[in-house]
Amino acid sequence: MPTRTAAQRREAARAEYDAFLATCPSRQVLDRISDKWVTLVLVALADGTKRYSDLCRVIAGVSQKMLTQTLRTLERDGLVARTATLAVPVRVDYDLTPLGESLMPAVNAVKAWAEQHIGDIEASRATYDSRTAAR
Amino acid sequence: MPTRTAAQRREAARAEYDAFLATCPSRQVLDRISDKWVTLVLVALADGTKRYSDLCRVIAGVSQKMLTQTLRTLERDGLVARTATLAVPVRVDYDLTPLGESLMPAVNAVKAWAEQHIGDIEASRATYDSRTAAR
DNA sequence: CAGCATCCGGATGGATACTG
DNA sequence: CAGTATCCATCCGGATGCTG
Repeated sequence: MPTRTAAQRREAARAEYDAFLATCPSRQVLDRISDKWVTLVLVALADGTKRYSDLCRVIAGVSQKMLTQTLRTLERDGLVARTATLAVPVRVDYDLTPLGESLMPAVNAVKAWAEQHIGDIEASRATYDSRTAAR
Repeated sequence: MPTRTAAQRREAARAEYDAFLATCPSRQVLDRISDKWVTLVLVALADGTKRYSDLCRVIAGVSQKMLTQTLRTLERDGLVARTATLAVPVRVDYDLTPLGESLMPAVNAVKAWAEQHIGDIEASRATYDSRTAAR
C-alpha cells in the first residue's frame, strides 16, 4: 500500500494554501481593487456623487452587468453607498463611504507609482522583446 | 451590401476599448499587481533572492505553469531579475530589481490598509448579507 | 532542476432582451 | 432611469507529460 501520491499531496497543499489565502486580509482586498472595474468606479466616485448613468458614461466600455455587479460588491464591502430616490424617473446616487475614501490614498499610491514608472516598464518590455525576438 | 454584423461591431468596440486601456498607465500596473500570483512572488522576493524551487515551495499552491508565467511577465516588465547559472544541475535565481523594490511601498500601503480595515469590511458584509437575506 | 507544450473544464464577462 | 435575466464565446489556469 503506497503512501499518498505526489498528486494527492500537491492537492492537499493547494487546498490548504487556498484556505490560507481566503482568510488573508491583504489577499481579499487585493482581489477587490484588482478587479477590472473596481478602481475605475472608485476614482470616478472620488471626485463626487455620481448617478448610475453617469458612471456608465464616465467609465466608457463597461457593460451594465459588470457595472451593477461591481457596485453591489463595493456596497456590500461598505466602500460605496447607494441612495435610491423613489420618483419618476427613478434616481440612484452612489458615493464613497468614509471607509471607501480611506482606501483612496493606497489606490493613489499605486496610481502615482504607475504614472511615474510606466516609462521604465515599457522600456524594459521593449528591450526584453527585442532580445527574445533576436533569438 | 449589408451593414456590419453584430460580431464586427462587437470587435470594433472591444478594439477601441482595448486601445483606451493600453494608454492608461495605472490600468497596466494594476493589471500586473492584481494578478493572483504577482504580489505573492513580489513579497516572497522582497526578503531576498529565491530560486525557482524556493518560490515553488514558499508559494505553495502555485502551479509550475503559473509560476513560470508570472516570473516571465515580471522579468519582461523589469520588476524581477533572472540569473541562470549554467551548471549541473541548473540553478536559476530570482531577485527584485531596483524598479521592483520601488514598487513595494505602494504594495505595502495596500497591504497595510487591508490589515487595518478588513474588520470593517467583514462587518459591512455581515450586515449587508443579513439584511438581504431577511427580504 | 527549471521549464515548455498540450489539453481541457469551468469561471468570467460581454451582448441582448426585458421590467418596475 | 436603473436595473434584471439569460445565453454563450472566450480565456484563465490546472493537470499532465516531456526536455536540456
